Amino acid sequence: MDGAAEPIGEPSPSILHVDMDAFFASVELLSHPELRGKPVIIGGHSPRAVVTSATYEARAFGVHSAMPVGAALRLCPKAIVLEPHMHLYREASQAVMALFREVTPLVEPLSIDEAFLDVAGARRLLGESDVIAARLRARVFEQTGLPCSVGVAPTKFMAKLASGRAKPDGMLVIRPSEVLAYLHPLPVRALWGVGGKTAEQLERLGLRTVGDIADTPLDALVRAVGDATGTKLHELALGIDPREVVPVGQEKSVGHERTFDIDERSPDVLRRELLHQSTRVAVRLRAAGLVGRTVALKLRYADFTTISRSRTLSEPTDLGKRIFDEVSAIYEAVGSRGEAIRLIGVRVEQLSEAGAAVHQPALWADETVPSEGWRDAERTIDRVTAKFGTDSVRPASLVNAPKSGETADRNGTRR
DNA sequence: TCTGGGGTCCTAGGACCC
DNA sequence: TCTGGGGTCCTAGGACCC
Repeated sequence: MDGAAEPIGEPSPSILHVDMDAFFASVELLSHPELRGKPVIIGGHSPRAVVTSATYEARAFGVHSAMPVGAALRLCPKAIVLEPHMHLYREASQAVMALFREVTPLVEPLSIDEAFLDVAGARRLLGESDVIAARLRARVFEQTGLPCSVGVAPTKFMAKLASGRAKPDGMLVIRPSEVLAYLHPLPVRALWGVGGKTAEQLERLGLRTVGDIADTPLDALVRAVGDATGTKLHELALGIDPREVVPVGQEKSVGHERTFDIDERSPDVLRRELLHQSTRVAVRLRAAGLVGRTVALKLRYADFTTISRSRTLSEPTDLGKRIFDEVSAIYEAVGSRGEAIRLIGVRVEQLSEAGAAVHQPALWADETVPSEGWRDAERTIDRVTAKFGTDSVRPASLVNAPKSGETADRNGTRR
């Protein structure tokens, strides 16, 4: 800490949280200027679609993210519904993150549309953090046409809180001396990690505000909500948040899932979906240079009950064939044939960097593990997807694959 | 027009080892 | 010889976030 070096008063807070306003909707408005000022919802037209973003004009009617599109349209019948274009949002995201990195290399993306910046070092060159924040907001808008809000505070949590309060298209600075006065009147839901369930539990203890949490002994909190959550909440409520801004870490898992428009009962369709998802997961793993050791299947039934089953492999993999074999074996073992399935998904966990391990002879000496023929086939998939995008790979591209039980020889043909 | 899709983190129990 | 305790890995479920 170099607070002592500050000329007068308290040190200026050094953490910025930048949050794009109604991000997906704002990106769409760039190509649909005629819709500016109107209620616009991003959400898709399938019967089970939910709202992923909404303009403030739509929010004025009570529309918010995660709400079913149907419900949103009941609140705001005049809303214009646009299908999401994820590739556009990813591009816009990369553009704004690049602008953040012009300020400092200490940029930690939190999701596609928000990031933390630590400007402690940048202050020497660029001025006080509120000046940096104001300039950054202007620059983002100039360069991309997208509005954002910025919170400036001494900790990550307070910076995030501040950006939320600054929305839309604003900024808010919370100085160290102001933290507790700002924090304590807020409802417990304002704390990071407190959702509906935890709020209910806290309510039962008579805890309604962040100040109430700060006044509660730690052991009482831990008894109510568990060790980790209790400790975390107590600290946050006291304005303590030692987490540093860390530029990008290693991903922990890669997965795909799909909710069917109509619950699906056909094992053939479900297996085909698993093949498609396994292929896409593998493509993403290889593109990132990663391998995974645990394969998980997720199923959600018609009544919304959800189960997951996972298996850990003896060796990590980045092959769609291997992932598919494993996940379909899990699917068989669950034995939910003929039951109505609402959602099915594949996830690969325990990721590590792909090294020589994948090519070790021990791997494909074992007949249950894919041969070099498969690796060739999947290299072709990589070339296609690099050119035409991951959606270009349909299950058909692997449908002539040997069924599990059969093995492929080095050319990938059946024996 | 009931409840998406991408994730992270935590808890708890059991297996297994020393 | 009826029974301990610590550590790690694996699995399932659930809360939470954007």
